[in-house]
Amino acid sequence: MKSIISNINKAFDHRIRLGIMSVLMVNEYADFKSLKELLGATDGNIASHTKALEKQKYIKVEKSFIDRKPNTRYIASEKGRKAFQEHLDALEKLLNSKNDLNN
Amino acid sequence: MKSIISNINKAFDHRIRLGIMSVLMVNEYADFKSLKELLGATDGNIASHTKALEKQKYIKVEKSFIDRKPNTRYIASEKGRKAFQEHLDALEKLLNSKNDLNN
DNA sequence: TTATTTTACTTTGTTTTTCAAAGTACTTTA
DNA sequence: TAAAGTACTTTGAAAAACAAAGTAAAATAA
Repeated sequence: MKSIISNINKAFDHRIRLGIMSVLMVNEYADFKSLKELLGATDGNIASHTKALEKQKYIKVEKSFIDRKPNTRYIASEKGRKAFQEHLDALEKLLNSKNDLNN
Repeated sequence: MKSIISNINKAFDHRIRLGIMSVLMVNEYADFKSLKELLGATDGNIASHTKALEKQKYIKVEKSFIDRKPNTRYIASEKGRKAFQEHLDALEKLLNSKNDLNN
């Protein structure tokens, strides 16, 4: 039997990654510093969680120089958008359907 | 500044714990086996995640014997219900508000 | 000019968490 | 009475999370 949580995506199980994706769903892109400030996370934290999402190809990373300073932009990929939407749908289903034991 | 994820509860950051709580929100109680089957998790998995929720006093555990067999029932505590509801509210806020970088 | 601080990350190593396999203590079935 | 099953718990290895330290270039101060 398919379990009630089988469509919940492990990649989004963490609040920082959830936050990153949710920011990238509504913004075309976000840079390192913005994510860090928005999420109240440490540098290392943002680095490792974005790396994890990048590894899954859920976000793309664009490195450039802005005002002669390095700048890293994160962008949700199509794959990422789709996966995140499916995750949200699964979440909604889990939470809104009453998961009654006597079905 | 309060970050957009600061009200997301770390205790519910994991899909198995999320599943346990969501089941316990709509059912008065659930036993070990039911949780295990509903969530498609291993024994050790259910044991450690329920223990984590118990440690936070989000669920209560009642041990008894049913048909001479040991039976463990898990029940959401008032504290747990409240915490979970707040978590859901935070989730909704995170996902539905557009977290625009240009606010 | 040179030193110091700041910015924007990345790397590192420890701590914490997750996980499933193995263990325990029975009960049931053969 | 032995073997198999049930209902968990314990364990220890593997993975993930974390923040501190590191790096490199730029900006600012001396």
